[in-house]
Amino acid sequence: MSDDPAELADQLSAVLRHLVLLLRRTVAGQPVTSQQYSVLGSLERGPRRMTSLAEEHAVQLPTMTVQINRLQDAGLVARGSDPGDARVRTVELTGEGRERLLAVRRARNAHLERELAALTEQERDALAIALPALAKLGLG
Amino acid sequence: MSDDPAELADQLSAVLRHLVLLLRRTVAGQPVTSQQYSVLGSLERGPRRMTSLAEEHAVQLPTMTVQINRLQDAGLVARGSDPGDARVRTVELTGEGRERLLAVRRARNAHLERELAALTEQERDALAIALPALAKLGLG
DNA sequence: CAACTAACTTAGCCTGGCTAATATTCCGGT
DNA sequence: ACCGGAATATTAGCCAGGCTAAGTTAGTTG
Repeated sequence: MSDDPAELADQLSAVLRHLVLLLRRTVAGQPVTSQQYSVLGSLERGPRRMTSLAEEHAVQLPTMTVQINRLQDAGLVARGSDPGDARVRTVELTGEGRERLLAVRRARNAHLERELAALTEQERDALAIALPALAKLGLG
Repeated sequence: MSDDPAELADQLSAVLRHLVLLLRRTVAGQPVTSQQYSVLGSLERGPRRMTSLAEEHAVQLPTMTVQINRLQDAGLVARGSDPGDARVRTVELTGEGRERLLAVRRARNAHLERELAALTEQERDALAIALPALAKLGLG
């Protein structure tokens, strides 16, 4: 248990690389991809504009356009217009989209919960304590 | 700070989604991609066979073939043959590949170290303690 | 030696990124 | 009133990186 940032960086980097793989395969075979699920989640509290979605997901606008196109083709979101500014397109969940979001969330959480349940209580505590620090990374 | 696995799952899932984004952009603009760096790292201790690399990186063989092709085109790895079994191809670092690996590792670690240095000592401790638990996730 | 199995590669498809180029629409200054 | 620049999106074309299916070559076994 060293305080050396270099060593910590090494270990953290290895663990995160592994978790990225895990997250990717966790959703394999589910009705929406990881990115699509993530975007649907952004729409849960109401309509959003394209730029806002692109920023939140740290993606260029054209990338978000393509994602939304696919979600729209799948009937999970609908495009609308801003009454005050004809340039902006709004995006919102359809009823089906909301259902799908909840279903996928249930499946994902059930999966993670199973893995967490396999840990000891001490390990879960350690994760809970470290979460805020983990969340802080990358904000600089 | 709840012990409820469901709540922990929710929060952890959100944080990890964010970190995935972070890792992706951290390597943007570097001379090798995240996957290539990862593969180069596997070769650090000597030649490996294709199947072994594919397994370690949780990827199908054809995917690894393509990765190695690119690394070979870039002059970072070289293919060889197993004297005992003509079916297997071995892969090893070239001198340039080893140099590149070390350079990228320095850059990546410097980046993560800067971020870790921005945390408090308590936060770094929390991360260090939670690392083993984090690493355990997804092994089931 | 024929048939099966193992190790790779090739081909073709998908998602998900990016930049550059193209509408549209809005806004500000003359 | 209008012209030019800024803002919002989309389209087109490229690349990385994943997958499956099919093909090739080499060992293994009955």
